[in-house]
Amino acid sequence: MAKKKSAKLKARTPRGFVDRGPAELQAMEQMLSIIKQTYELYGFEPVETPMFEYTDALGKFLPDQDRPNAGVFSLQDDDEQWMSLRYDLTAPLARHVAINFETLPKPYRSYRAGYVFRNEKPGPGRDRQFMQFDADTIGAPSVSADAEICMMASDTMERLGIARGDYVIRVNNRKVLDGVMEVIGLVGDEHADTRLTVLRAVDKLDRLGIDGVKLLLGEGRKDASGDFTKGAGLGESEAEKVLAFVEAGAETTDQTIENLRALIADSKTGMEGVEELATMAKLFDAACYTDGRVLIDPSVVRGLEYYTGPVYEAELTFEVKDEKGRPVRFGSVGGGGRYDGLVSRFMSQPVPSTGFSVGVSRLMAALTTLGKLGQEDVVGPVVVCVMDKDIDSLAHYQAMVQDLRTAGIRAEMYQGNPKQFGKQLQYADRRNSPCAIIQGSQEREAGEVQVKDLIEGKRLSAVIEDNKTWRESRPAQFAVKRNDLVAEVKKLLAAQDDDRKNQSEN
RNA sequence: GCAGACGUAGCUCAGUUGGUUAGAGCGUCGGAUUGUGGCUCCGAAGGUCGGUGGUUCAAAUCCACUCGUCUGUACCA
Repeated sequence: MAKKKSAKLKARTPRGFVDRGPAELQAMEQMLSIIKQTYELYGFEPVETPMFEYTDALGKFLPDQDRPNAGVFSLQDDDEQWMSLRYDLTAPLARHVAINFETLPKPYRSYRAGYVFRNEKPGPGRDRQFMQFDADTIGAPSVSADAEICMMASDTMERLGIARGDYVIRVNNRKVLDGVMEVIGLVGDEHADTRLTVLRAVDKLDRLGIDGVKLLLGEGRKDASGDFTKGAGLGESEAEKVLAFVEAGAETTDQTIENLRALIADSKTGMEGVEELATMAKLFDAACYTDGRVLIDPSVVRGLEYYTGPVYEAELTFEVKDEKGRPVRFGSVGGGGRYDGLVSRFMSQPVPSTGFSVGVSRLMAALTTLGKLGQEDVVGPVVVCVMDKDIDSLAHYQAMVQDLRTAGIRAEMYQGNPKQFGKQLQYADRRNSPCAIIQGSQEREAGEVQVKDLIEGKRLSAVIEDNKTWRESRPAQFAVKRNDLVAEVKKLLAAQDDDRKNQSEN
């Protein structure tokens, strides 16, 4: 007997994967629609690519025998080729462009939203499946394309309801970072590991502060749990140079650029990067985006793998408290940069490209906390209650539903067990229905129906205490002629809609 | 990946030194009420105490391993 129980399946989602309910989906739709409008306004057009790609097309090495799924979800097709779930939207786009290079207009501006998958440790606010919304310009060599995308990123934030000053688009250039490496003598393949360690240290500035970065540039750092992270092992003067560079961000963009010029004068690549930043800064200025929206910030690192020029990051700068009252920073909610080598992996010619990706899932969490999203309830359908179960009556109820639907009003006939009438109203209440339609034999004979305003009724329930009064007074309920049903429901819905608007304004 | 903390009902948690049939609140379902949501009252269902192995006359409790969750850290296209 007891054995039987253990056979019952435990209902669960794979770790790092979640289900999404109507409220969340409604909020996400709303967000995606705003981002899409912004991107289209800038002239971008949609394209969709599959969730699966051949693993080599994603820029990953073939999976090892031992750990075929490190980082990505991979599987072997029946012809033994490795394929993987996409882990971003950029690599698949590069593949798409390479296939359709002849027919696509260049520069090619495209956008797409979709779920991406990462096979790594999940955490709160960090699932293994999440949505990104990308925009890319392919075949545009000038940094004016990068500048445009930064400005579009800024516009997107504001259209989503994030106030100016609550976010910033921070911009840097990979060539500048390379220049710094050159200046401190970290050139050539033999120093590749050290360069990586230095960049990672710089990337941690906002979390560990300048002192933490200093430790990581030198011997290493011990964290709160006693775990030790090995540092880059730079000498005193090298570390100082890197730190000076990280702190080169100044009050004005012009000053920042001047600081960088002074620090990197010895590096040709570095100076190229600084000049690109200067060009972008001029463009931002001309379009008036330098009022705190877009900022030149030398500490931005971003993806170490494929960026070749400007890199940018959208960051939320405000703090909110979590349930336990601790301050939480949302930090980066999107980023991108120039990847001149990504398409040309498939081709024999260079294809300069730049793009930006919004982390929709993370941004949504932030907007919800801000109260900019997901505040309004999902409004349910009008529920036509079933009082009599005979065929003729059912036909009448069905006709009411049909009339409402024809008028564009979301409606349904109660399809559960109609035995207990109370259950039907309980159901309508749970669906957050605006109203229920009731017609028993009495009403039918009079050619009427009862319209019960469930929203108003809920309000009235606060002042009624005993059940008897509550039932008999039939709060917020009124009779209308059957022929006026659609018009009356319409009126009620409009009134409720106004109420909601007024409330959200207060 | 590394380190630490924690795993008892759908959820939040009690559970004494190892000792009879493992409890509560909330939620769910049913009823009071076969023509009215909320409130109230009554009742019921729901647990191999994360899993496996061990110590013991006896394990939710002690030990080992394992899986999972959380926190920090590393990685992050």
